Amino acid sequence: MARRAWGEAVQNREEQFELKRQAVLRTAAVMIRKRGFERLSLGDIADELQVSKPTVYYYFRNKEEILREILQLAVDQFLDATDHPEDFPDLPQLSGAARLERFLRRCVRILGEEIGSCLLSTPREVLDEDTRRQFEEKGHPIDELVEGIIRDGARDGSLKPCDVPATYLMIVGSLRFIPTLHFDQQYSTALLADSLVNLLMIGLRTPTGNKS
Amino acid sequence: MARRAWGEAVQNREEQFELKRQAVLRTAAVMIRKRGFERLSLGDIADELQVSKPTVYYYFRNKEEILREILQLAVDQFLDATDHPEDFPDLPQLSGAARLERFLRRCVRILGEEIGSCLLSTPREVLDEDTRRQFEEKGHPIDELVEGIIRDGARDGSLKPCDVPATYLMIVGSLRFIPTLHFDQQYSTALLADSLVNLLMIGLRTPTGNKS
Amino acid sequence: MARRAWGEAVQNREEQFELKRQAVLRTAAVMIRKRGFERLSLGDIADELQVSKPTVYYYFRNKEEILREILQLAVDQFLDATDHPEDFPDLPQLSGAARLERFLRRCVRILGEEIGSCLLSTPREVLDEDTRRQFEEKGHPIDELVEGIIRDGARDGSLKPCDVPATYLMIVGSLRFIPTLHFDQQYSTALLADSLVNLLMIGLRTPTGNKS
Amino acid sequence: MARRAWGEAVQNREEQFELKRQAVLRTAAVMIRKRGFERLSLGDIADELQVSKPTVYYYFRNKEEILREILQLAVDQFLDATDHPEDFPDLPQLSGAARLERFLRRCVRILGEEIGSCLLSTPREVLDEDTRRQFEEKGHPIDELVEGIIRDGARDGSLKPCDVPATYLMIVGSLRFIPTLHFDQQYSTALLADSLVNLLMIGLRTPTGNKS
DNA sequence: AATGAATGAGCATTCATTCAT
DNA sequence: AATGAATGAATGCTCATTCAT
Repeated sequence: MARRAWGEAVQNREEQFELKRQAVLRTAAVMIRKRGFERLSLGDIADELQVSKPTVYYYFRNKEEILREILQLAVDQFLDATDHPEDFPDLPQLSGAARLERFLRRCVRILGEEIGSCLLSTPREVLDEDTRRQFEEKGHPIDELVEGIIRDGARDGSLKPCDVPATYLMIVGSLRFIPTLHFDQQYSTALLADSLVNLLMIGLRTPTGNKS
Repeated sequence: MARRAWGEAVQNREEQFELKRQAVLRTAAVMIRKRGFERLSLGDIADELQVSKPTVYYYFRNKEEILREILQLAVDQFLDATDHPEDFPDLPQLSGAARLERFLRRCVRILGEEIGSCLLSTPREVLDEDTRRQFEEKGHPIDELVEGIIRDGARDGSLKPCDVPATYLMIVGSLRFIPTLHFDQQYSTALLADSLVNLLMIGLRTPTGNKS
Repeated sequence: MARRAWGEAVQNREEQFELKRQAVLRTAAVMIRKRGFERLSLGDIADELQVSKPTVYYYFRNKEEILREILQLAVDQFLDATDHPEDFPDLPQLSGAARLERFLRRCVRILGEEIGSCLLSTPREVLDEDTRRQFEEKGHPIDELVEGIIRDGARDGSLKPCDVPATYLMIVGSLRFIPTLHFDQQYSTALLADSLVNLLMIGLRTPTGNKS
Repeated sequence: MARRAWGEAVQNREEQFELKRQAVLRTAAVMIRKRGFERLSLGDIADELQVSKPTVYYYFRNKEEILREILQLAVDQFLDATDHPEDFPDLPQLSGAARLERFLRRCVRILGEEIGSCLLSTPREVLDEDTRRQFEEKGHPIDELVEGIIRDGARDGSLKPCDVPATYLMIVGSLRFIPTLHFDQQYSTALLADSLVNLLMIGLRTPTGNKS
């Protein structure tokens, strides 16, 4: 590492650049959560940050790039095994059920953060052709991860057999309102995670409820 | 009923008017499903129907009216006890579990129809003040219905106790991709309904899976 | 004259046609007075008459024709020597002053009638090229009449000498709000005519007022 | 004052901004004079200025704002006692007659300027609710000023008694074609002012003319 | 004689984006 | 590094007008 004048006290250009970039992403993420993807306008981001519109363009090529990077950040965080390893799901030694529960808890946690709140909420129709393909060619790593988990769970007997793609999308859907519940209705992520795990892993019906 | 020349073979003006109106609604609903609410443009609807933009305005006062009618149609269909009574959920004599299952099956069925596919996908921010209030003053009848069902189920012992608002939103979320699964991935509504009921009522974990 | 079945009791086709035409013109004139020329919409006329828009087109080629005819009717009435001869101004045997007074009283009277209220209120910019030229080639008969009157008055010593075109337009301008005063503020045409004649013929200043 | 590079020779940004804003207002005012208020289209303004439509929106929030500012500028100029004090009418020490004459001369002068030509020509229906109320709550200061003048003149004996509201509207009307006379027919404002004062203060009829 | 249906042209407005500075 | 200025493209909507019936 090169020594720096003033040590760590003063940010250098690259650091400032990166911080400003992140400020844009954070602001955009908050507005997406609050008003939805299509309602996001570059002008509003600029206003919120108190800079001009072209300034945003200094840091990002276009609106798409902002969206893409937010998604990428969220996905990267999800896939980063060193981030909150206690709910990192991609561990072969765990049963499918255990991994699925980790997936759910990890999602709830990340969806309760600013950038992360966009993790799953993005309608893919929003992205333009190229971006979408980029995400889908890789098969959206999370898709494959979870579908693998469900399959493994069926194989190892910890999960019931089910139609994998359909079940996967139902699970993803059930996460839709987590950001709303957390940010707008003040639910703690802990409570939300427990509720969700109960709902999806154990179901709602009581043994008695079976008969009716 | 007055007899008509040509019997039923030829549509009269009112019928044609109504059919064209419905064609607009259907086209709009399909575009909403495919591209999202905000991406819906009157020009695109007109193009798709191969008419001019003002023609659409001949049948609807404005864009809002189209959205409102689609939503109203979907909600009305849902609430119409005579439509597919076998999955109508608002029957007090049934247990909460049975009613919840009916709710799920009914939603899946309706979300698999053209207009109905918009039943739950509408971000309420899309509607203007008046329309939104109109929907929310009634408390969005479906919200109240389902929250009531969950509460009743807990009371009658057929459903596990749970946080009602959070669970409700998770259930609604889980329906999010039903239209996609049905229309784009060709799932039958029967299969989807079964999968969903299994997932939400019985859960995914096997008894064995518990231990891990 | 051909004898008619049913005598005069029943209107024949031509009479009905003409009556309906006049109803359109009257309705249009009222709306022009109330909302101004440019705000006049064929749809509103049709609504007011409780007929459809194309029906209006059955009686008039286009919007221009309606405007043109209203103006023509008003001008014709003004120029018709048999209509209220007591204020008909185009009588060579009268002094210029007398004729000018008649002009003012006649204008006030006509501007207090439904069709006539449009006599002078029409901004000529409203008419399209052709119509305007048609009106202006003839030099707008009223223009010429009044300018002649003012000139004659100067010659015969009954009116002060003045710049004729400018004075003419100031006089015409002073009539601008007569319809408003009559219809909206309930002034009688008699009072308005007296006020106007006093103002324009005698002026506002008192002999005393001269000194200040 | 800070000194500027290049002195006064080169406009800085704020000056250019303000000049462009005024160019829009001036262009709009000219088009209003020539074609009337309702015919004013933002596209035409843009074309005339050889810029694009959104550019106009860079300088004004919307069409209303343009209209409002034109009116406000004209009214403000009229009410500014330091602007051409020789015809400023609101001076209590003057007789009503003197003040009325000043009012007329001031109007003629202002109506002969580009922006000022809209001073009295505005149909108030053009403005939206808020703007209109803003203008009318203050009672349209000019209305009140002139009505007060006429009343004062009657009281101090310099003006003949008359119906104030009617006379006021006739006076305002008589100003209607001043812009036309000045801009299209090349009348000097001096001549127009004299003609108008003669007409309204002294009247047209000669003493001789009385008898006829 | 009258109308339902349809449309071309136009308008106010917004937004992502670019360019010169 | 940042911004003022500018714009192309699109959007919702209105209106005069036409055509087939």
